[in-house]
Amino acid sequence: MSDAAQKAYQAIRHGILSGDYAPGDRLVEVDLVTLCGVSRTPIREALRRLQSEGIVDIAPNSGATVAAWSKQEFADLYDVRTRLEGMAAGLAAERRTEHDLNALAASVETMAMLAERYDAAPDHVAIAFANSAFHGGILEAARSRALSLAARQVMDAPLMLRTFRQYSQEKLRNSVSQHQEIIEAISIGDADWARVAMTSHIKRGFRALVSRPVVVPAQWDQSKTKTQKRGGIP
Amino acid sequence: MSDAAQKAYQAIRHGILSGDYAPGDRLVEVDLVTLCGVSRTPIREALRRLQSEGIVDIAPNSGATVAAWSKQEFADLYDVRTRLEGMAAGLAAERRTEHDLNALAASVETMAMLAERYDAAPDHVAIAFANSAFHGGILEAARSRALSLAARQVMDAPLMLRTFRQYSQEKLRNSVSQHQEIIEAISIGDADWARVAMTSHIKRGFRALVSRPVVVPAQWDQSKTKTQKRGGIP
DNA sequence: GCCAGCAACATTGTATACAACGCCGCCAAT
DNA sequence: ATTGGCGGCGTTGTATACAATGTTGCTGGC
Repeated sequence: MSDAAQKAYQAIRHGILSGDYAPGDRLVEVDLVTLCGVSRTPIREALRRLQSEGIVDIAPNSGATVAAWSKQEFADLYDVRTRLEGMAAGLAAERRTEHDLNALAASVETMAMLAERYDAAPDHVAIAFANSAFHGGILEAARSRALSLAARQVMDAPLMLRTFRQYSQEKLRNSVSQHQEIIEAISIGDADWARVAMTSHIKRGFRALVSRPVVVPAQWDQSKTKTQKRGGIP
Repeated sequence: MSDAAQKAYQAIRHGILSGDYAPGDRLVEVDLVTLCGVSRTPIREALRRLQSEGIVDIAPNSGATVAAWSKQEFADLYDVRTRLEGMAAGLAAERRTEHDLNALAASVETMAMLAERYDAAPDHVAIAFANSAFHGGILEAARSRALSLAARQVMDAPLMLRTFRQYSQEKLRNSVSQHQEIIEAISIGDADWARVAMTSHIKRGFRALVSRPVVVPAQWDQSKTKTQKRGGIP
């Protein structure tokens, strides 16, 4: 993607991940024009991409909305994610280059720093991005085109829950430590260790998600899903 | 996708799957206008979608080409595909409805008919489509949004090899029989059986692919990949 | 003769204008 | 009061014109 489309993609994605747009909200193309500063054409392209990443729903002739995943759908997603990222970690252990290892180390250090600063100045968005960088780095190190295509579809949707917003410093430190374990497994080329460490890491994340009933977002309650009006006279 | 975009998508996809466009060939947007009968806008949309399905490569500011998968990349793809479709079959066994079973049965019957007619009038394209319908039906019966998103990225690329073109009637019949086994497992709700039957089915397909060295397509030989000229004066 | 720089062109990327679609609310007929 | 059709409007879908980009082949200096 190039320039304007990229700009639109990032702006919309940021708007959703930061919570400016809530699940179910309509994403009207002309409104996004003012938000992104580009015309409708690249915005449409960005929306299609976000759709394929599970962050946006598009209904033909009816427009885009922020995707609303049910609890069950999220559970299924984590199942898929566990397998795919487990595979990725295993492959990465066999195929990674020095360059990959450096990139992974960098993302973990960033996250460690953010974790230490957490009580003073928590930056949830930066944490989410560093986390994305780590998981994306594993995927890249795996050097499998198919795996990249498939995994990308399930890696971003969980970010919509803004999990990190409810993390404690301790949980963050744990997460960093798990990342370090995975990197170590990959760096010594132990595919099996890498796979199970990653699997465990993701399962932990999911568990943290569902074991906090107070945080269960509104959109998980399907009955309350707001059906927004559109068109007509105000 | 709607109307024109859909039309463009199908036309381009058909052009690639039928062999009119070979891996590595450039897909110039204005040329596709005459092929599809729609303007560039929906064509661009179709190309992006085909990219996400692994059938087309898009380089920014440089255009689209028919994707060329290396032997290794294909092996990786089948690995991913095996896991995802295995999962899908397992889930389908637990979640399928009567309607799903009917649709699956229909696709298998179509394929069986095509297999019987094979020696008289082999219709490779129809076979490929019936096969796609079967695998897509399993995915739908699994009712997992994430699985659908992820699996769709790896299901179509193998069609580019036009495997069925080299199938014998016997192999086709075998394939049909495997499909029937999978349906039976799903219909009685045996998730484990469904999973392993599907896994085995796909692995067989891959084996059939790589054990025929004579068929190894030109694009697997990376050194020979033609770098087409573009622009300039003829 | 060879390489760097330049200019023209093919092609993609973006903006915008126009067409098509579907929803909503009103109104009339039952 | 309910329901069916109808018109208007918001929004998406498509076409096309224009801008930007990169590649190609030429040209001039060394």
